[in-house]
Amino acid sequence: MTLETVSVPAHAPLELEHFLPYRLSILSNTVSQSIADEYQGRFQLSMTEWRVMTILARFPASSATQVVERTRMDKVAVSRAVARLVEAGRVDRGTYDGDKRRSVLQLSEAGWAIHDEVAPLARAHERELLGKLSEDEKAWLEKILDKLLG
Amino acid sequence: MTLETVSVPAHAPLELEHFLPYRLSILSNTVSQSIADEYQGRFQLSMTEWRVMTILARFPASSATQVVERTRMDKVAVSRAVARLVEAGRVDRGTYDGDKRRSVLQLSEAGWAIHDEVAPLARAHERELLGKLSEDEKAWLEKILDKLLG
DNA sequence: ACCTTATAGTTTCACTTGTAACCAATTGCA
DNA sequence: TGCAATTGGTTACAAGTGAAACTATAAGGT
Repeated sequence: MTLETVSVPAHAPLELEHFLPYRLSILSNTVSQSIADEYQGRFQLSMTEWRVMTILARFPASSATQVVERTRMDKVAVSRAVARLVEAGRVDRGTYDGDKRRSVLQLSEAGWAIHDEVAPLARAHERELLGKLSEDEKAWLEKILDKLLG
Repeated sequence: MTLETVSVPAHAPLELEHFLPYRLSILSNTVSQSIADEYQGRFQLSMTEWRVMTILARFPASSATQVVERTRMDKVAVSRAVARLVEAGRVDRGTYDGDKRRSVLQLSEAGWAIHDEVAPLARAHERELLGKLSEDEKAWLEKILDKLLG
């Protein structure tokens, strides 16, 4: 063994394509974007707005803060999304009796109409994605996500 | 059955917390952000820049286009990340002989130094995440991601 | 009651991002 | 050879984003 062969520490480059956080990021972006592409053009609806709408569909009369908690989105992002939705007549904003700071948000008639068109479309995308997996794999994925999101 | 109980189509709200695209998005953002938080403050390094660096570590002398292909990132994003990296003296940019449009990108000494600090840190995060899973689950996750990304 | 602190939500500002237009070098082919 | 189409990469502009400051209301303690 010669002296030169020793002592140069090898760099150990990350293999992005096998790096879990990276793969998750690619997958997530691809999936969310492909859904968003459908409703953005058709309904002038951003992903943030859509997420707010899904929360208001499930939990009607939520306050903005509750939407933030349930979407894990930024407070400012929610505020702006709500403003645009109200502006567009898709969400009605009221004030909570007993705390005038608090808003009471509801999907309007028009909001529900859009919701009822977009929701099946989103579900179809999910089904398509899950269609790539066997029953076993779907079950494992469920369990794995539960643990990771724990 | 009375007339009223018929014909009002129930809204079927998406349950975000069981909706795969949404869960992937939360997981991915949480994970990537927690890694990024560490190197952003410490090295003034954005996630895009870090991704470019990992590619240049694995495939030295790549062109910008090759980086784009390998990261699946946007062409403009890469261009800007590279510009900042060059500016900061972390990447050396040369020109390809035989096609003067094409760049030849390499980590500089300083770039390697940062790489060698950040890479283990990123790996540690990945290990921590995977630590939540059993051996079985890890194996399934691998396979599932292969299929979904395939 | 008074004053401090906390909470709901919005606005501002600086920065990032994506789309489209762009420039320059290269290729294809009439 | 000459000129349209392609490719590598950057720039410009508009839209989106987050951190911090701000307004208004409410709660808590003295």
